[in-house]
Amino acid sequence: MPAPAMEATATAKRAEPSIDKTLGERLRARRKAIGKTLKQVADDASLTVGFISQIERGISTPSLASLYNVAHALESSVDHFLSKAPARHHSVVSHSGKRQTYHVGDTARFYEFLETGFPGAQLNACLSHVPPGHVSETMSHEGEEFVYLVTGEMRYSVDGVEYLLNAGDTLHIDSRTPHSSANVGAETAIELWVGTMQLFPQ
Amino acid sequence: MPAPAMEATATAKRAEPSIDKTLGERLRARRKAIGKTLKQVADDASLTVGFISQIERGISTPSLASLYNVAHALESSVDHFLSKAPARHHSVVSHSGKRQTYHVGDTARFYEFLETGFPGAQLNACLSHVPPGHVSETMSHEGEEFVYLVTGEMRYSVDGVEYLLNAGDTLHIDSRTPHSSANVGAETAIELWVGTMQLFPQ
DNA sequence: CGTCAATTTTAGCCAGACTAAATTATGGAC
DNA sequence: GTCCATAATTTAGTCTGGCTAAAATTGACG
Repeated sequence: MPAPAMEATATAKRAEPSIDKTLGERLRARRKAIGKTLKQVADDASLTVGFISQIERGISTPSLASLYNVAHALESSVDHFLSKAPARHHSVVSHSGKRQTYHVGDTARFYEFLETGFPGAQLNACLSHVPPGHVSETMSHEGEEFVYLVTGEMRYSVDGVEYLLNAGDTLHIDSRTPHSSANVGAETAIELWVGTMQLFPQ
Repeated sequence: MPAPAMEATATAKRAEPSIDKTLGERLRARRKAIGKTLKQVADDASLTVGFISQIERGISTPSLASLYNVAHALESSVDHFLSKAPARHHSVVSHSGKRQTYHVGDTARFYEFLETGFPGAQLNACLSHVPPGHVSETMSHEGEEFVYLVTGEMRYSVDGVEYLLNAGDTLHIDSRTPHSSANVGAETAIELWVGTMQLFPQ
């Protein structure tokens, strides 16, 4: 079937421009951040000045091997340049009591929103206040998450397995596994959530 | 100078085998995890069965564009397959009071070690107990970190800027910026640390 | 055994990964 | 302003590896 193959090529080509442009911009930003010239990076990566220049301007795409070398020359790692980049308000420090709160769905459960500390951050965090008896829906999505139970008593169901957590306990899961939570205590529970996927898409 | 260029090519070639082998293994593992055949992934990625097979076995290397398509066909993302993969003991839940503790350097400061919840996790966490007056060295390294101050009062210096945190406050920084911390309170402080780089290399 | 689907192997094309060299742009000294 | 050195971009071209189509092999099942 030559027709699908032709279409495949077209698809692959279409994906390239935006990938290259973003990748190139990030590589240049990083190079400038560490104060290296094109020549220095090229020498360290064992590639030519011209090629690095073209990569940065999205004109050429490096192979994976070359990208590894460039990332290393930039004192970084490949995944750092290929991750999704949220761009929004940032605050290094977030003080208790002075945070924006959000109600999503249930009015009794609310979240303290913790802004990311710097552009390009991969971690996102929030403090979740869960009233007694509250049960969440079962979720499954990309990323991973870490939960520290600040106060209260919660039960977490992960891929059918149940875990009971008390204050000071932690939970760390691959978010792709179906998971849900329930406040099984008598008081409002507070959980600190830190994860790798974006919160509040707005 | 043709001699350096020749050497450059040799370097680039040497980097390939190990990259491809690891990448291919991860791609195959993911494909099996979601129960897709080579053909299904190939169709979804608009590539051929033979090529996917060769990628998985480290015989061929995809271009970035093709890798994006494959990752998407695997319902995942590129950086997920290119990140550093620690492999060790795992525990979804970590209970307070039943954790291994570590003393690194200072004997008065110790850490509660929180195991990662699953293989391939990118997040690492620990609880740090910092005695009054304790001052850390200034550090700078790859990754990013999120700190939640559980108890006490700490001052954090980040790239020359100082931040005072009380219980319940948070800090989120790019670990490459020079940073240090000091317990400026009268009691032992406990900080929860969640980061993207590996702890305790052992 | 035969059948069929899944995977691997083989042989080959050609475009893009990357080069060397020329040209242009930039910044600093005078 | 000119001059010079360095940094960056452009150009023209090579060649190899990204990727294909098709054949062969493997594995599962009745």
